[in-house]
Amino acid sequence: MTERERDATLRAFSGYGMKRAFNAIQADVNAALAPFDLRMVTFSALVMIVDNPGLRQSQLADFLAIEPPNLVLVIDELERRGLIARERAMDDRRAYALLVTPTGRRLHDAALAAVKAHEARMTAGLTDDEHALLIRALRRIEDNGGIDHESATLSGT
Amino acid sequence: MTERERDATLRAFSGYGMKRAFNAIQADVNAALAPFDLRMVTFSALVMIVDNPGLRQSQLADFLAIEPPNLVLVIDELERRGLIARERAMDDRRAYALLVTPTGRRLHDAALAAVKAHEARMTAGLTDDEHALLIRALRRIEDNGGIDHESATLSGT
DNA sequence: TATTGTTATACTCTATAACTATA
DNA sequence: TATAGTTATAGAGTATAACAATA
Repeated sequence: MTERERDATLRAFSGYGMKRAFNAIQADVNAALAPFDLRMVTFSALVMIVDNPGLRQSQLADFLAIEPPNLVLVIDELERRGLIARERAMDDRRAYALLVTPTGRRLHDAALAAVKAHEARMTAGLTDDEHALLIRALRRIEDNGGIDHESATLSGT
Repeated sequence: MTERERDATLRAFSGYGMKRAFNAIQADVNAALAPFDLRMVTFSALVMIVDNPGLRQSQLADFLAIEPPNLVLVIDELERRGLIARERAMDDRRAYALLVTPTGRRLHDAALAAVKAHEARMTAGLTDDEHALLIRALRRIEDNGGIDHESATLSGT
């Protein structure tokens, strides 16, 4: 008969497998982004700015789920390298509208292709349907977080 | 028509969804483990020791994918609380055999039940088949990591 | 000479409090 | 008074180098 894996109990929990899978993903994507001098967070910010011209830092911090003080350093780095520009918003002079530069867009296009290749590497062996289900399952878990299930049940009566 | 999500590009990458899902899981499991004064890593170590009596610290470090110096503090904490014991291995007096105490086993049983409830909460809305596929997909991604695909292809010719 | 566990330490990521300039 | 962005800082989590005891 087949031997039980020594971590079989923990393997039943999605958090255990997710931590290990995420470690593998992070190592691979950071290697894929190294030629562009990008990390996961700087890449994510660059993609969000390309897809949403004029985005505010506070909105970006919300989307990437990082604290505003930590985002400042990320934006500083992208701006210093001439990949994005901070432009004062016309309607609210406290805020910045974030915009990609031509240089930033070229780096974005190349890095996005590299990350797509990374995604294909990491999900090799999964069918398209299985990949789609994985993405949906992760989203479901994210949405299930932060819910007070007990009071939800009680108020739902 | 439906509006495109602002992070639609990033949502296509499993790493993006996984980071967000894992953040939700970590927050929920830490809340579930707080009554037992356990964290994710101390819980995982306790489960591994219960399931594998006599496990060595070096083996546990390999399984949990944490560096030996960092594991020392985890084991110190569990031992100080009387949940596990370090016993010198008879065949190798450099090594410790890790064993759970009766107190540790009782805490393990209660915490394991709490984490099972946490898993059910976080994966609510997924069918059993979808949950099983999620676990398998995460394992596949973990296994796809750390492989030099180019040389694998070349040596495979 | 190599390995187990340990100490010390550094580096990254993340979180919070307090400040500025605008609103 | 509240908000956008910033500064400074503290706390986790994670990584490496070097050591003592044993193999």
